Amino acid sequence: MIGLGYRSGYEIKQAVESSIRFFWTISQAQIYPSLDRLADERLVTGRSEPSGRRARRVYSLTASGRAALRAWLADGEELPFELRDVGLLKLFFADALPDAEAADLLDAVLRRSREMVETLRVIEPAAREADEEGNGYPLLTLELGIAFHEAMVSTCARFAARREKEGTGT
Amino acid sequence: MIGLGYRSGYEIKQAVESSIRFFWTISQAQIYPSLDRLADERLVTGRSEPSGRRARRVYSLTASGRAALRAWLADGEELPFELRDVGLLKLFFADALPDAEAADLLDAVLRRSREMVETLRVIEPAAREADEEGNGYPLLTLELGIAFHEAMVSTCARFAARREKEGTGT
DNA sequence: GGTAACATGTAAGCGGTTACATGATTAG
DNA sequence: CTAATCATGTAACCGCTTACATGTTACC
Repeated sequence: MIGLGYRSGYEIKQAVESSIRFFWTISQAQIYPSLDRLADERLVTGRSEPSGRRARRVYSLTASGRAALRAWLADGEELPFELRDVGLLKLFFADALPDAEAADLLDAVLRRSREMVETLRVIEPAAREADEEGNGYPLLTLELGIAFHEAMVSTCARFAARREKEGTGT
Repeated sequence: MIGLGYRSGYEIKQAVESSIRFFWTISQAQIYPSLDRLADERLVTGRSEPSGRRARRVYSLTASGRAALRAWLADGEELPFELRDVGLLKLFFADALPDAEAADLLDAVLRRSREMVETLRVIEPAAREADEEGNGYPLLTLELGIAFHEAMVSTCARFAARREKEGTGT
């Protein structure tokens, strides 16, 4: 994030929330110790840059920091897909529930993805701008998020429709 | 899982790996203490059922365990979507990489989803069987996984094609 | 004058993982 | 005979979260 121009801990946290939060999160408490550690390893350098009397510390990547970033991005490590989602977990076990309550759960999962799509569409203009400035991958990951959740929505909707038809039939 | 008929810790672990691992995982070390805790709370009961001289402890849900399961499934808690994926994280920052290496990363993410689709298709017959026996939601979550990864594949492929065309153009 | 946003920090604790450890049984 | 599978257990540790704590500046 520092490499993309986000300078302070506070800014980094905001950038995370408005860009990669679809597939990664960090807590505020995690940021400042991490920045300290990176500075110890000379991967970033920080200097104090208060705005008025308000304390503020801004960081930039060192040459070795940028190299480490590239090395990590291209290290060829396995990328095991690991999703941890209570919504889908509950849905898996929904047969243990009376039909009406299972339908509510399904609906909650569907609405959630619908909302995610809307949220992501809001970020889209910013991502398109970044794309024009030579940063095309944020737009790709955004499109990935949208495609993902649209697939969820249509699959849930199809299932719900099927269930409803069966329900009416009996 | 016990409610679905998986009786021992070992069986539960296997069931997780072959069904919900697309959106949830547990480690082997987590299972036995969890089972102890659930037994303390009278949500499950365990009894020893060795096969020959091989130690084996099987569990079943108590009435209050089944009630607790249903209560949890229908508790109406928010279901915040939280995905944590190194693949997408790396992809987001791929602009920091030379074009060829970025393309490799994209390809790795694409292949990963392609493999996931194949893996999930293998489970499909089992899920269809469960569906016929009145457990339809496992099949839904499976379809969700397939739809999800197919969307990833097509979105990545589209992006790669676009990039390649541009690359040839210059 | 008050709320929201800016900005940084720490202590305590928890959920979960990795790694280690052991032994029985089945299939080739 | 030996590798894979069945089966259970624990110790050490770590990344991360929640909650707490503090002060500044901008805006209505």
